[in-house]
Amino acid sequence: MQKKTSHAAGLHRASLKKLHDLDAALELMYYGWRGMTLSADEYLATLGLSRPHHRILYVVARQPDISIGSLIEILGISKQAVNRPLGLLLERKLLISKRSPEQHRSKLLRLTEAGQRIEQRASGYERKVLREAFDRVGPPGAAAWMAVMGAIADSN
Amino acid sequence: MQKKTSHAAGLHRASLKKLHDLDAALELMYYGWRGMTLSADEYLATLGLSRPHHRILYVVARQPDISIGSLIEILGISKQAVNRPLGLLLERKLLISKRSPEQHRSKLLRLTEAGQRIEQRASGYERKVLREAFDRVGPPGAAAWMAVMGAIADSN
DNA sequence: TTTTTCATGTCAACATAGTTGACGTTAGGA
DNA sequence: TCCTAACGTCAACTATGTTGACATGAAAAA
Repeated sequence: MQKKTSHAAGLHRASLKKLHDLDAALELMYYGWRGMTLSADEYLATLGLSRPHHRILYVVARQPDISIGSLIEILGISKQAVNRPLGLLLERKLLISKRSPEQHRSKLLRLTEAGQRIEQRASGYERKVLREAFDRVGPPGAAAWMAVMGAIADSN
Repeated sequence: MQKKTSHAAGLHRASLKKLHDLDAALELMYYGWRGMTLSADEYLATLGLSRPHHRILYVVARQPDISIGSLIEILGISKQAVNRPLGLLLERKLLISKRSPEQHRSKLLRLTEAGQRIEQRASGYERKVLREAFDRVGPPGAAAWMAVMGAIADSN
């Protein structure tokens, strides 16, 4: 049996020599992303679900009766990549797809109550992390964070 | 041929109904991460490399003569997962491993000049995105961003 | 009306990044 | 010396994504 290096050893944030003044910020982005998603991912894993499933649930929760095509556009992955996680969610009845009789061309997705519960809880873990961090710096800090992230997000 | 939905359709940030006040922040984290890594990933792809290769190069650049074991601990993935990308980097001579004659138990990793160039450039794309965002909000905003990200990163 | 076009969704094959398990080798402590 | 544990490698598997091929239904053009 392997003892110490077998499992994902805990993040180990810090301790790297900084070659540039922005290295610290760069690493913060990495560990921040991990920090936000960690507890949600652990919860999802207990249900046999993971990040892609959550992303689908998140979007459908906020846009009921969305078509698969629009879902794909928002997620930014190929329709084939959506297919398997989507299939699992349908099979587990966390969401349902109906075709409206007259718009037979696309399927409309909607969360079931079970799906809503899971989405709520998983996203709740992520929001909790954000809320605590925001509380620690106060509203001006939170606003600054949003401004920086907006600038980064729009940089492409 | 597929027309519109075949490739990763561009992010589409926004436009989702917000169910909670922190939903916007949550989405910003997602798109921020994408925004920061996008151009670096595109550059790496032209070389047949990707994110895991870059992470290895990044760490080794900042800790020359690191052992594989320590590398694993910092990256937070299993040693087996490191094995393949590491092998490619060695094969391409972007880094070299030497065993010191007396410490025969572990290999020491170090970047070659070619490896340094690629690491510089890839990380440079990421820093550029951060720098531009920081410039837009000024030093206090940047400091606030760092504070929030630090709190998030340490939340586990 | 018939034909063509195209968005839509599904299936199959493949690539990549991660996991666990098994194992050989080396170093160091009892 | 011998036993244990760290180190690293190889093989097999899972999951998330990719492209390609294709069936189907709606709508537009002929």
